[in-house]
Amino acid sequence: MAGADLLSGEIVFSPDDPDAAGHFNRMLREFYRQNRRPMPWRVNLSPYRVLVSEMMLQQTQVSRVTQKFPGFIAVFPDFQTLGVASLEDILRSWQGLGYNRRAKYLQAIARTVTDKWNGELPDDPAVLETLPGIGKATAGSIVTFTWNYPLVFIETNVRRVFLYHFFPGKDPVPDREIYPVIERMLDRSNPREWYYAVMDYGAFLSGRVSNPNRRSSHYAVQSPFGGSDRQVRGGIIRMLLSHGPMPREDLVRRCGTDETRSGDILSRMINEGILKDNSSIISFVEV
DNA sequence: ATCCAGTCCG
DNA sequence: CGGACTGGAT
Repeated sequence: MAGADLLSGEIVFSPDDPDAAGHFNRMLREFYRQNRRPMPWRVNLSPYRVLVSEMMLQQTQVSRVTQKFPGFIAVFPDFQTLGVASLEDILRSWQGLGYNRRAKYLQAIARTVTDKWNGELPDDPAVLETLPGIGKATAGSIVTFTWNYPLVFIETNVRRVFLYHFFPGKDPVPDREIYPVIERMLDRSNPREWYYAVMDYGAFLSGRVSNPNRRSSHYAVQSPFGGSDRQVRGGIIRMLLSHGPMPREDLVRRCGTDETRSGDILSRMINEGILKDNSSIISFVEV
């Protein structure tokens, strides 16, 4: 079934229909056969590569991660290398992905894996969730994609597909109602490929139908980027990466916003452990 | 304007 | 629970 055929009319599946799983998965398989998206982290599967890709993919488009992932892996090929790298070097390779805290988390995770777990990433999602920057969705993704275990997790593409086909018109829908439906539909013979397919289909749906995720209980509109604290933070990171350590005064003045505000933002970044202040010289944290 | 393989903090 | 966190493509 070509992608366009899927949109000729909204196909509604009833979660209670005993044949729903068969029908849904037949449709999904046919879509996937013709529309699968090749991605660097779907080949050469290793716990490290999957972890890095999943951290990068949080709130970040596939197209952007596709551009950054190979270079990052080339510079930091394994847990060991990433663990001993400086945050500055990691952020340099991270630039353009945004949400810099994730890079900090990733470094902390690499250190835990090498220092405490003998270089092995656990295959237990509950253990993974104790790591910084890893919640339910990322833990489920990592374990399913690395080890092909049949876990149930929800991220934006999965949510979109299930809202579209199983909860048409219902508003709002909490994830708690979606989990059992996924549980019933999940192809336990190959969960990895099944999630690949659902996610590719969800991405395909994006933009072609009015976003079903707006009917999720967990949907929130985000504030505009222009003029936001996030934009100022991005500027600070960029400035420090190009100039090296800078006096606090200079940095705050060159943020392009009033100095009280930029000072507050800077303090927050220091609190988060991204930057440090040594007698009013601002730089990235070390070791 | 909208939204992207979410998580954390208060 | 609400809000913060990135930056770019469309």
